[in-house]
Amino acid sequence: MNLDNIIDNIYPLPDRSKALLKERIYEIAYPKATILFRANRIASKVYFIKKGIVRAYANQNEEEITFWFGKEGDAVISMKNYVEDQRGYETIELLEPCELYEIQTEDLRALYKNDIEVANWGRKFAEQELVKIEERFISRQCKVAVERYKELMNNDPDLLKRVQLVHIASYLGITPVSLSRIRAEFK
Amino acid sequence: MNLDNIIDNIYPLPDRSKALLKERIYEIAYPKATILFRANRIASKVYFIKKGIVRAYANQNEEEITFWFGKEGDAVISMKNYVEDQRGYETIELLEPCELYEIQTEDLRALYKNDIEVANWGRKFAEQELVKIEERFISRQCKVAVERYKELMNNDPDLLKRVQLVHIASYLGITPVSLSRIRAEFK
DNA sequence: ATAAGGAATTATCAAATGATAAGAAATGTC
DNA sequence: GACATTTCTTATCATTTGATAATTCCTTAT
Repeated sequence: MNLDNIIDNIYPLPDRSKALLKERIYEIAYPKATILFRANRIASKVYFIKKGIVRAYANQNEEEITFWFGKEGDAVISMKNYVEDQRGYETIELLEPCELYEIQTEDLRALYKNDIEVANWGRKFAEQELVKIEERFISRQCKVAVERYKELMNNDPDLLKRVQLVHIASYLGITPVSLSRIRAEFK
Repeated sequence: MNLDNIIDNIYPLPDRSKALLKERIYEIAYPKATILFRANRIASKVYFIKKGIVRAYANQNEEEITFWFGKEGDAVISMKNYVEDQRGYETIELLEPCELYEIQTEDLRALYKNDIEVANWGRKFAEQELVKIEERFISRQCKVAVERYKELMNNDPDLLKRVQLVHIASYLGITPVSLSRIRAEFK
């Protein structure tokens, strides 16, 4: 996923503002299983995924609960870090070797302060992430695991192929055994 | 909850920008049971709660699933509306007679375009809402109903007193009967 | 090609939750 | 204050889900 597309999909920037932003963004590649963010640590970077797939999980009672998958075009970010300079609860792990776009949070903040276009880009960025998580939240709250599995099958069949069943099960809030039972019904 | 506090808690604005914003905000009161937003409708307003308590619910299989409570100081907003001009999935109902601060989405957007301070205020607003919903999401994903009930007891005991058990149960994702059983254990 | 290790499925049983209904408590109304 | 209505609790039973373990399937390395 191309950097210009990622930026423009959030909010189309005039050339000058876009140049300011792109000046601060670097490309970087990491191998599978790299940890991008670690729970309870301060991090100061924001990533966008050019290529690859990642998962975010939280530790709860000795268990890893997966609550998000990111793939091409998605932003990888520890919100508590980014927004409040506080320690995040999530660990983010690469499930495949990944190519990423990286920017320092402080660079982003400096741009927000000085360029109204970038400030509005940052606003749209937060707003879009907000809508995304709200949709996941509603789905989590209103639908049972089977329904959410079907939803995933429709919206992102690719993901089901690229990600291990344990993680999908955790994401759906059920055990891998339960997910297997659900799958067995659709044959 | 005072309007100045609400605004400043999001992001302290210089006087001039703050005046621009406040110029567009009106106070209004509604009786209990008023519907502020209706699912699948376009709305074009944003509210902040001065006094009172509200709930947001989505309709799922003939059932109302409560997924949010708002009280003094909280923003009442249909995100899909506000962000994307799309129909929201939520209905928002006043559980008490409420006093509200109201602003038109289009007025807010005009300010974002023209004032970098207000643009950054809007960014912080979205970011803070994002962190709030992320916390609820993680709690929903990682904790079972009992734990989340305890969490609610600690963080917002007031809410438990002001809101009916059916709604709390729905919010926790269990039946009222189940919630009663949970309550009975803490006596 | 085959062996070894990891991942997914299936089976069995125990535990937790839901549905339904009936009773107790609280709230509102006249 | 007493009745009616709503809300909450308790009880019983059926269903669903989880835990554990055994088996099958798939991937990878040599």
